[in-house]
Amino acid sequence: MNLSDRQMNILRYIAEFVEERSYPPTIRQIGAACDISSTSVVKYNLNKLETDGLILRDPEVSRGLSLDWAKLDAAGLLPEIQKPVGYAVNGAATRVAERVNRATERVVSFFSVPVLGHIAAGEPIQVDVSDYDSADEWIDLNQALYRDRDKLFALRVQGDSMVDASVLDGDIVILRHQEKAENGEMVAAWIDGLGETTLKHFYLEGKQVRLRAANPNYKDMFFPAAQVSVKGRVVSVIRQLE
Amino acid sequence: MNLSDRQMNILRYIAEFVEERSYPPTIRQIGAACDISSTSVVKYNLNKLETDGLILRDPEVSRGLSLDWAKLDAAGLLPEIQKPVGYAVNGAATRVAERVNRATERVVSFFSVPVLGHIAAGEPIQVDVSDYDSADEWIDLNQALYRDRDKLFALRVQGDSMVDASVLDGDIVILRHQEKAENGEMVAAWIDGLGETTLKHFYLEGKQVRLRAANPNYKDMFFPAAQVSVKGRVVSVIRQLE
DNA sequence: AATATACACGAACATCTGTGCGATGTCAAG
DNA sequence: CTTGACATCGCACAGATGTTCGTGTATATT
Repeated sequence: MNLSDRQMNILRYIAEFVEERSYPPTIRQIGAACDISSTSVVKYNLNKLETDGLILRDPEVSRGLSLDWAKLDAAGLLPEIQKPVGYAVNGAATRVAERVNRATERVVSFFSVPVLGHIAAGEPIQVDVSDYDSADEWIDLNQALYRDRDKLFALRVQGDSMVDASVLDGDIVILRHQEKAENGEMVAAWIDGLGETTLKHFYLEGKQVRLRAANPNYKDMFFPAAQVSVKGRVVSVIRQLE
Repeated sequence: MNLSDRQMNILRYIAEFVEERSYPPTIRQIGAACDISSTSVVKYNLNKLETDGLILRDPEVSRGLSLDWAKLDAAGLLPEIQKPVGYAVNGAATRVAERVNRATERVVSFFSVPVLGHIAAGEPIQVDVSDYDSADEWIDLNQALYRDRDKLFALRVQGDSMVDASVLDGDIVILRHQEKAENGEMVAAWIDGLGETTLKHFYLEGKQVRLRAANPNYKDMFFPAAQVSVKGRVVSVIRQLE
């Protein structure tokens, strides 16, 4: 898939148009905006984009096209075609420019993450990553904020066993499934010696693992590396109080 | 604003159509779906809906209509016209029904909350609620999860002064502006005696205020009621680690 | 030189689509 | 009963809209 400037422009224009008017542009509008005098050329390029899977088209239908955000994201094109303003955020992100009307509501692409269970002291995390279907609770996250979304899952925190990670009863922890951790990353780890799952910053120091709590008032813990098995990396914590 | 069954049906159909195909239906499609034989009747009813502000129309434009979700929400119509499945969540919420395809991405109505500043020990919260325009950072939240959205604002936590509330450096705290608190609510309060803003659970006990930290390992604090001024209620805490 | 391929142009065409208008039916107020 | 507002219907029309087709222009391949 190798997009010409024209095709990029078309994608950008469609995104902008839809954001602004909540319905797609016509072929002629696209042509006018992208300096294409002929409707057939627009169609030609739209066919390309559809073949590449980046857009969806309903043939013979006026304005019958839409962007496939998932594919665009997969192709790494999101930053290219998404407007810097009106960009969206689940947690936090800096909005660059001015905002005309703060009441303006928009629509944002979302994806879902399964809540695979809960996390509590004294229990291993019961994560069967293939067991996505059994989840009966889902968290919707903003697409723009998360990468490697296939590997994400969520756990609900039970009890006060994670206070030293500043994670409270009822909080939702978003994790990315991974078995190895870089130093400094906050991970969910099962500690064999303790019989506990814990959320800590991970540091491999020789054959020892140092686990540092997020709350600086708690002391570091040390375990033989063999006793610590990383279950995933903590990507986000969400606390909803009402 | 008093909607006929027909108009409700039209709204429902448009919502369903847009959700499914990401572009709006034509007048004739609406007619066919809602058992209206004449296009002009559809137009007649669309005019009604537009006058009520529930939809937006671009005259003379094919499929030139869109739903005004904010208005629909304000009119209490969201539950009526929104599909029960595919409803969205920022933080956490139980999804009732089955999910066809977990990779399905949808669009969700969002609203923005200004990040009015930061919260740190030793400083009052510099919240001028009318000062929304000066915010250069915004948090987008899921409409469905928050009520009284006009009064919401966000603060970024600076430093480790809120660890006893299980809130870390860099976290985003979503607050609802209010000056009075019910017992047990978690509030942001300025404590005159300490010269600090703090996040604590609030309890008015006689002429004293007891402030309880979210982390049970911290002791309660007591102040004369006159010294404690509530700035807002904590509605959500969001921590983004990558 | 001949051919193939990718990209672009413009005109013609058949639908699609929103709008306007006159006619009809309903129903409550006068 | 009459009137008028409201809701509906059918239809014709002008403009919009996607598609098709013949053509032209590079660039690479054979």
